[in-house]
Amino acid sequence: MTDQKKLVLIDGHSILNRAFYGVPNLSNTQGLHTNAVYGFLNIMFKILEEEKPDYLAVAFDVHAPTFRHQLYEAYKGTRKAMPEELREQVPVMKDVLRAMGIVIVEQAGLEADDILGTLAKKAAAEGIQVSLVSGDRDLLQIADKSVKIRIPKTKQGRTEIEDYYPEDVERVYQVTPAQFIDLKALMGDASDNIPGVPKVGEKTAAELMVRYGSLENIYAHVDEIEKKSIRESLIANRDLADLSRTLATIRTDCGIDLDYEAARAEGFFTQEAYELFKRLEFKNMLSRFEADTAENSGREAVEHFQSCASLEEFAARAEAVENGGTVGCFLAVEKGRLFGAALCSGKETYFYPGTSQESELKSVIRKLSGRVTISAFDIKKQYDCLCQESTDHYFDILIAAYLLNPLKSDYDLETIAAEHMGLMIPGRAEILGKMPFQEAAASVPEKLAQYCCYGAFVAAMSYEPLQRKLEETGMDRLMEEIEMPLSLVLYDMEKEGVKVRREELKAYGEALTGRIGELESSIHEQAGGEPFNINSPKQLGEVLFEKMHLPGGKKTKTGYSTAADVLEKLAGEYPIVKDILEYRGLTKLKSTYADGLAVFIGEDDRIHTNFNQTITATGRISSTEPNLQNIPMRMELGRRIRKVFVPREGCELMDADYSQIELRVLAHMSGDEQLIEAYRTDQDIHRITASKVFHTPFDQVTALQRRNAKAVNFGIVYGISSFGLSQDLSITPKEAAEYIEQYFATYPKVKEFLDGLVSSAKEKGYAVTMFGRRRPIPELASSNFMQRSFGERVAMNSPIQGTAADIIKIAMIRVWRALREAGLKSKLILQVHDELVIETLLAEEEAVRRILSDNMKEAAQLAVTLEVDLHTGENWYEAK
DNA sequence: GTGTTCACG
DNA sequence: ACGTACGTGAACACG
Repeated sequence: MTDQKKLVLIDGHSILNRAFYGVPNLSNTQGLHTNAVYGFLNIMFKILEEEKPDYLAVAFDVHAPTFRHQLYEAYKGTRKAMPEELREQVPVMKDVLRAMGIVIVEQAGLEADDILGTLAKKAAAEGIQVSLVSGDRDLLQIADKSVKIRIPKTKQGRTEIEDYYPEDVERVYQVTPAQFIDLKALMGDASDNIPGVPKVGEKTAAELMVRYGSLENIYAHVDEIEKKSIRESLIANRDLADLSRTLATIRTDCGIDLDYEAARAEGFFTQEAYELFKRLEFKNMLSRFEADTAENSGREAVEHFQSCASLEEFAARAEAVENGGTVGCFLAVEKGRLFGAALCSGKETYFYPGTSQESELKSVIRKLSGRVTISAFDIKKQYDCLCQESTDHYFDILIAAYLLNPLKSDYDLETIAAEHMGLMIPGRAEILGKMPFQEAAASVPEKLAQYCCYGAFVAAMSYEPLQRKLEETGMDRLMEEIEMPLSLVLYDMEKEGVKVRREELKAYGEALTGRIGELESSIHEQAGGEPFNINSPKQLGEVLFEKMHLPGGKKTKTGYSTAADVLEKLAGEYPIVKDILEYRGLTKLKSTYADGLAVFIGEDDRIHTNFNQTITATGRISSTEPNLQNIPMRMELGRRIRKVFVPREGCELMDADYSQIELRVLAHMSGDEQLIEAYRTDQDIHRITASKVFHTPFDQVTALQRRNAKAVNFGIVYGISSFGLSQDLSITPKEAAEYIEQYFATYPKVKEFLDGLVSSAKEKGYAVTMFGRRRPIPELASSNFMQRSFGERVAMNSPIQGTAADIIKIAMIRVWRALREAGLKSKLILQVHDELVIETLLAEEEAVRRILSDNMKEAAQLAVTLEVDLHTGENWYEAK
């Protein structure tokens, strides 16, 4: 064992640049881009963990042009500009490093490469092991037996690091690190602004170097080079080669020194860095600070939580909360059972286990309702134990966090605590691991108590900041009047479920199996007899496009596209493709629907889906386990699955859906008289649009014209682009652009409105619905055309889709309340974005029809009426 | 875990 | 020059 010291040197700009392009689309709630800083830190932490170095320093270029820049600019004029999103992160990155006490080395007139080269050579000379981290292969010339070059690659979110010692450089490039300079000079490097010799690429450069060993020697023997074009280019560009060599050479004699004492790799997790990480919202990095920060004031209230010895004690504490106050409440509900309850008044947090006296515990909690405001996390899971009279004094911090930023994928307790309270707490995974509540209650009750208390504490303490932020963003009424009441409606719908005929579903699946088998053999036979997995896009692509040489080359990154739209073009000519499409359709029905749904049928013969209120970016509801919002409809065979969804005994299904709610919302929000008038006549909107757009009398509109008009109507709602429309209609983008132009000429205010949505969203950073729901659109600030265009389409679509979502949510709440207030037993059971399903008692049919239809139509007062199509039936197929 | 495909609105 | 329509969730293959 030696006590050889280790030094890690990081090429600041290069790694930041790598991280910027490797980490997509990350910004904090203030709209500051953070992806590069985040990616940099990830790479740095990974290396620190791997190497555990004694010293660490990061080198940056300074803005002043250096000698080599000037050389280059003389050659080509100007350097490539850094995107604004990256530029703004450079000072942030430096702040983070400073806050972590990491030495930044930079000096006017020196490039980072030269600093790194110099420091690495010096350290190596002093017997220090050096790891030089850069995204730039230029540094490979510095590689040495004690200088390892490390090049990180971000692949699909994971960071892999390639390490280069001299022998690795030789293996990969067939040249020594010293020869690497000449290699670079020959082949050039676009990313590093080294021109190289024209016509000499990676291959030629390597060959020449292997043969002659150096640039100088190549020119000494330039006449021997067989390839005429290469020989002439070399001769003609001798100056360029020399310039490139100068550009490619990293200096190792800059006379710059590293202060090793300051560069000690320790004490990174300072208070200051913690604050900065919080501001940047690097939540999963905050855990690194845990041991180091004793901050977190106010934690005592939860860390000294009390497990009550008796239910009486728990009840007494609950009763002591004064009227009109707020309590945080966390109920460990699982499979309809309560395993523990924690309450937090702000001053104290207390817990009582639920297993022994579950119902008594519930009644203690219920007594709080109406008397105090109950703040909870994911209240829908807790309604079992709460009074369901009204949601007026309930506040769900999960929903609030979602409204404030609907783009995030999860909103766990610890994230809300970090983001809205500036508090670090351990999460469920840390306290309970993967243990269910039931198991925790039995085996580690103190940990369950701890977790519940954290939950109650966060619910209590985040209430005020969340409520304040909702008021500041004008979403407090959306929260109180729509989302909170809706959470109770969704709870009730989930609890009710929908009845499914198990046997019929099974029979349906078995009917599919026979035909699937036939198709499978047929396809394999047509493909030459070799069996292969038709469901593997990879294998299928190889069989169709390589083995059978069907036309229609590559499309996806991983290989051939075998998507339906590609195959459909071939189906007419190749019977195998037709069979594949049928096979795909049938296996989809079988696995996702026939078999997939069966596992969710409960002992009550009903499916209880999960309606999620905090998933979508636009405000829609989503459905999972199983998804009942994508049951087949468009094709007859798939549609038949709906026959297994039935009402309970003595009931029928009543289904009502809005007629073109999004286009009606568009008509209202844009105020376009033509579009509004079109809806006043209450006729086929696509036909009217076709008539107006194509200047054709209403009753002479052709089927094609109507189809095109319909596609444009859809396109408008999605945030129209000529490219997208052309794809949909299989026409040229030019033709599509003409349709769009005609459409806007017909409905001029629609264009004004959509343009206004984009400019407003660009200015504000978010899109907003009629009811004040916001969706941030960070992509609008992107300098990348693709991302920005996406942002523009989102800016057009979100207010329309979101307003429609708001409206049906209002309808759901009103329908649900009206049923309850009328004392009816019929129940709302499903929502499919523009459609509601009620399991209706036969005796209540007329009353329910009235309630459903009226409340849906009157959910919002728009410039056009909201129309509803309503049907009843003995199953969902018939009712729709 | 990610990518592809396809079901719905 | 870029290369997509908007919003979801589930199954499957594959590394």
